[in-house]
Amino acid sequence: MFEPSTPSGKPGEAHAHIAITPVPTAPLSPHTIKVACSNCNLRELCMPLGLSPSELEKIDDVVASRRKVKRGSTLFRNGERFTSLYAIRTGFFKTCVASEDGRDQVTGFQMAGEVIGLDGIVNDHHTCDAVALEDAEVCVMPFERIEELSREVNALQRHVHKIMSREIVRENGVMLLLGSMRAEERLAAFLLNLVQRLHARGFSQSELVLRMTREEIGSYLGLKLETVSRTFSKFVEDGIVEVKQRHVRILNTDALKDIVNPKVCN
Amino acid sequence: MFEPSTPSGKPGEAHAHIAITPVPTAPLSPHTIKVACSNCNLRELCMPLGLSPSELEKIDDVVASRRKVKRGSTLFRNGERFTSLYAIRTGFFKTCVASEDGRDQVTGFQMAGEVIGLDGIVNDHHTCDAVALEDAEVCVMPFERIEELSREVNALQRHVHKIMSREIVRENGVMLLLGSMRAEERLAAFLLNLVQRLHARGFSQSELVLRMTREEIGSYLGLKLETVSRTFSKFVEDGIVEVKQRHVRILNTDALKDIVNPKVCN
DNA sequence: CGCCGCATTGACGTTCGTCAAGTCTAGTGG
DNA sequence: CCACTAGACTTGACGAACGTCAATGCGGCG
Repeated sequence: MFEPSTPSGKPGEAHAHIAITPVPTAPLSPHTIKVACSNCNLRELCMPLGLSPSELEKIDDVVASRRKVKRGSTLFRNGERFTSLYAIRTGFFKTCVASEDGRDQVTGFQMAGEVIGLDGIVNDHHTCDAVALEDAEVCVMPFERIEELSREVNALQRHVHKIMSREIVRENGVMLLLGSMRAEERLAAFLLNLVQRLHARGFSQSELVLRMTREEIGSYLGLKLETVSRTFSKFVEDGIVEVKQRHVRILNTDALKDIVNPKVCN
Repeated sequence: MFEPSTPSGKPGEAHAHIAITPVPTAPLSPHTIKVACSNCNLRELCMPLGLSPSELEKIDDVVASRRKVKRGSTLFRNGERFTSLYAIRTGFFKTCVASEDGRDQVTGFQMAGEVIGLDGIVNDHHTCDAVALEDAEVCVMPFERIEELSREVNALQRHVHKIMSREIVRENGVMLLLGSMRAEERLAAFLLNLVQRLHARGFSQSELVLRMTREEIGSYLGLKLETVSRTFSKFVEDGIVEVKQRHVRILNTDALKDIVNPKVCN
């Protein structure tokens, strides 16, 4: 489909790191650098394909700046005013919502090339938190500019619609998972989804490093951290995966798929 | 906020019916009639507010036709080609996704003024079924036209974005519910949500008729139908609601709210 | 009037949550 | 370089919540 430029090459020794080694030069303005999409290697992921050169030039204006987010800190928070969407350049995020009485729920994990902040459009305020699970950098795309440009560039308009629709469909899938699957099925589906997205970014099909804790996985999957841990152990016993803390190697992808979608017979 | 024109009036005797009595005249073309938004009483719900007269005129072109959907039949199905969004005029729908092995999950219940079909945009094909739970009528809005018009009418563009964002936020809420709430909390949240949306359409704050079976409620809430039934019975015992089959009267809204969001102290 | 789908209720089983103890690892500072 | 510590993870025992299975009741529609 498309050629990954940065990663790939030597899997095994180098684990699936999304983070690019941080540039040591200190930015003058706090966390903002000026750049362009047209020669960004993630363009295929966050921007529409098949643009004409003139359109490509316009598209560059979508990104107002970049912003670095340190591990553990938030890109935006529930209640904050919504101004921009963010395309992830490097790093890994979680988004989570909270109920009034303090419970919270991880609603997604996002990686390079994915866009976050869509929740803020309805009410001009964000309704969830976006937290960096490792040092990250995002492209800040003021939504006003996106709307403006997508009136001129049809492909961009279409693209924005698709991104939002994709998020809706993804959440439908999570609802299916939360509503009707058992612990093993949930974790299997989770691993397959993660590794598939990483693979699309040039990483291994069988090896991954979890950027989140068991508790965060559990929150996403509607399970307690102990259940996540036990289920990992079960998979290890069954020879389906190897797990060493956050390093996971999938030994039998078919078995995982079979857990998610049990075939009754044939 | 806005004046409901059709319902309201005499609650109690007339239960919360969304359906308008069907027009007896048989349509010539199968289920399609030609109409305009500009004088539709649901405009405030599915269209942007504060349009200029000239914009209003343009907006009328968004709706290509209307379509009647009989109770139990589908408006669209998983796998079908996506062409249009649908604004519900009358009736009540459920949307549901299915996993390959046959399990299915209700992802939402939609009523008059709400828009369905957003899932189809990403892949040009629908990824869920939309089933009418009572005889219904929808406005067919070809997505190409929507995109075209929203390039000209900024308010429409913004509106489309908001509708999609709203759906994302709604699903975030459902994920919180499915991931972290217990049966009573889920059902309480469900009832409050339904009655609130009905109230916004001019119906009673305390009385409603469920258009769906216990099984469908259960699917939506990630519970089995027996659990839904038992939880209803529990609420009745506690004097929080009256239930007679699908007729529900809420006796103590605060108690329901308290179940959803337990206050520890003060 | 009788049938069928939907709903209720009870008894029992399974899965997952809770609580608690103990282990491992990465990061820190001496 | 190593010991120490805090946070993350694992594992076990037990219990609660919900699912499963089955019997029965009810109401709407033909």
